[in-house]
Amino acid sequence: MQPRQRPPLELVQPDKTAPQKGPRVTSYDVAALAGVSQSAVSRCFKPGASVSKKMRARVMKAARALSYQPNAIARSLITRRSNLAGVILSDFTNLHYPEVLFELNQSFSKRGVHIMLFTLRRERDIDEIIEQVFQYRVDGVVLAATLLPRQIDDFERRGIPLVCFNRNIQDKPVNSVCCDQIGGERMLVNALVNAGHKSFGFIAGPNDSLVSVQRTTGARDRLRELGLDDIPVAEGDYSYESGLAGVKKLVKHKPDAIICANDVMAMGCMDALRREYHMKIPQDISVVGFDGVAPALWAGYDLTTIRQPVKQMSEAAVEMIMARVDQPDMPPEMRVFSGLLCAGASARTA
Amino acid sequence: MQPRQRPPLELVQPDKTAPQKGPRVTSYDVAALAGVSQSAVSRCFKPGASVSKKMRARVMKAARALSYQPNAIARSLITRRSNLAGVILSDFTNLHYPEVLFELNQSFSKRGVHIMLFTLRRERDIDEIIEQVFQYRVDGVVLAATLLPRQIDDFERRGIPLVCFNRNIQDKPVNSVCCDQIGGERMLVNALVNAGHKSFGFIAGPNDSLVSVQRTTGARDRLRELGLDDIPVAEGDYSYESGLAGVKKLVKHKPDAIICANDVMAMGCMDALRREYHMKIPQDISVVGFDGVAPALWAGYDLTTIRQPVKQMSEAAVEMIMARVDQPDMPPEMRVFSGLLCAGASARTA
DNA sequence: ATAATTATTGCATTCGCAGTAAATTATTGT
DNA sequence: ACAATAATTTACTGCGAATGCAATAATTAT
Repeated sequence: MQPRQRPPLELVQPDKTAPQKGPRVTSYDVAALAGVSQSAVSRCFKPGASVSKKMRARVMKAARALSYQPNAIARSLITRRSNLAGVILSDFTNLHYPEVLFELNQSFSKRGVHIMLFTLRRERDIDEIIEQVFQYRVDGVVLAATLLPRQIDDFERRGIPLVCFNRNIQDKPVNSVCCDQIGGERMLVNALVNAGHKSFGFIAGPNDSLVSVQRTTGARDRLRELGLDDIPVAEGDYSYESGLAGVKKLVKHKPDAIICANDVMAMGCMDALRREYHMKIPQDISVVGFDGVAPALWAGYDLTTIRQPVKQMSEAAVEMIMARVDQPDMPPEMRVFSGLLCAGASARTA
Repeated sequence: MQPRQRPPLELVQPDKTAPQKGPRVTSYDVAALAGVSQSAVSRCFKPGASVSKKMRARVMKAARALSYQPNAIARSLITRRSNLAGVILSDFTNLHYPEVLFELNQSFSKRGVHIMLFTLRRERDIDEIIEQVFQYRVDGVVLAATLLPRQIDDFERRGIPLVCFNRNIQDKPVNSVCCDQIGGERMLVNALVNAGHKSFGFIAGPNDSLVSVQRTTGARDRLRELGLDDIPVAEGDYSYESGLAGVKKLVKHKPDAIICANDVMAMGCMDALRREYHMKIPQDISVVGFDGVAPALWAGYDLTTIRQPVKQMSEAAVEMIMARVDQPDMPPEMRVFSGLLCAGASARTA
């Protein structure tokens, strides 16, 4: 019996380059094929570079022949621009955020910037997420989640433009794009009071959500000005279910109008009122929300709400980031957009 | 008169590093502070590397002092793994896709992979988008948009794992994760017919959408088997509005059940039936959808539909990609998940 | 204690492209 | 036609981290 014989090494590992995922075409390959230097290839892919027509044609032909695509990663390393923007979202179940994400993506991609998406499972994961964002050397970050002053400092220290979406930090200048929550709520309250509503109830968001606090106090303050006090509040979490639950807590106060901190809860609220309490909306009770998400505007709910100008807000956020990429010393800025009152059939309004 | 004198170079350009956005901390800086080599720093950040406890402690301390974060871009360049996955979506207004995106993100991030989001404004932008995806050297791509065989070849040639989400290409093997559209529709039809429905109507998606074709023919074939023929079809585009419009075209046929190719159209359909035709659902007419998006399951619609197991499908897609990153020669695979029949109050079912 | 191992660490190189200065070529003026 | 100038092109370096290999230190065996 022969001793175990190892086959020739070449057969043991036929491919030495383990991660051989297709031929890796680089600018050198293109240069070789076109018979020019690598830098020429590089310049052909840089818009506005000084390249003769002949050269460009030759290079592009070679590039096409090899299906060459410049490596954005390598480019980022040297240019120090990743053309990547981080978008950090916490609450994906709130239908509002997909809309924001979509619009942000539109605005960024117009400028050749791509989105890296980060979602927070729990709010306290934010530190970990921020680390990851930094590791990818994104050019900027749009954040729709609560942030601590310390974290803002991190962004500043690293010189990464940050724009908060509908959030603010107290006592800390930071770029932000917001919808005028208070103004919006005042519009809603005015419309409701003018139509004769007398007894109100709130379904708020979480107490640690600044947006919710602003919306709730915005409405409360206006009601107070109009002589209405001590409005009962049910705390929710922006979800449909918490809208349902909120109604349970509020019905005993016999409100004739319920103001919800967002549309999704308002829809839950409407469904509970109709199904469980057999109330007619808006005859027996009015419901208003905030955001203007698509399903809320459909005939089924036809919610009276404040529609956030998501498109403009997203565009503004992107503008602010890009401006600060080019000009890192721009001071923090806050841009507040007014929402649009959408009077639907969910509330009697004047 | 003296000749023009250039001031010392140092004063002309006080900061040589023009895009000075914060101090750029590299592994060399950390190495210097810790008094070790750069490679040591690198190894400290690589899990499972051979580093002594002492060394790790020293390096980590220095890293913390400088708030050093390894540069994922540089790492990607040399490791040839970007830990980036491309997700290409075409139809963001369909509420189903944000759910998919969210779940994909969950699954990817569990594996340390981040999502780059690409959305198609028009379906024909896909070529351009694919180029961009390639430029970033993503490790894999999940695609929920129609694709041509040629484009599949591109992925193959470059060795980039691709998984199609709810799409297939005829005559071309490709990785895909699908919900069993046909099986789902058959379940719906069976339930409707068993409950005594006799006259049907379809609101389909676009004719060039394979998903729509599968769903519509799935339902149609089953109806035929049960002796029901010539079902009127209204072509829609998956939007709420097209659900509304579809009803207009179908009412003249007096259907007692409308089968919609997705939930969003089904909700439009329900709203049109109720508001414009004052029909009672499900007493006068039944409506069923497909997808199982959140608002469709709320009490307001309580739609009878097939819920796609989005979580499992996303997890499967991610698994398939990661498997092929490690093992590029894995053959294409198709994974088909059954949907879950959710019997709501929008349809009389047996 | 000394050789033989084994565990750590450092050196040098590489990833793919962009920018810089120097070299080359094309264009223009006279 | 020839210098002067402008337009291209090239060679070379470096972005920041990972890694094979050699050097060294720490352990273990003998």
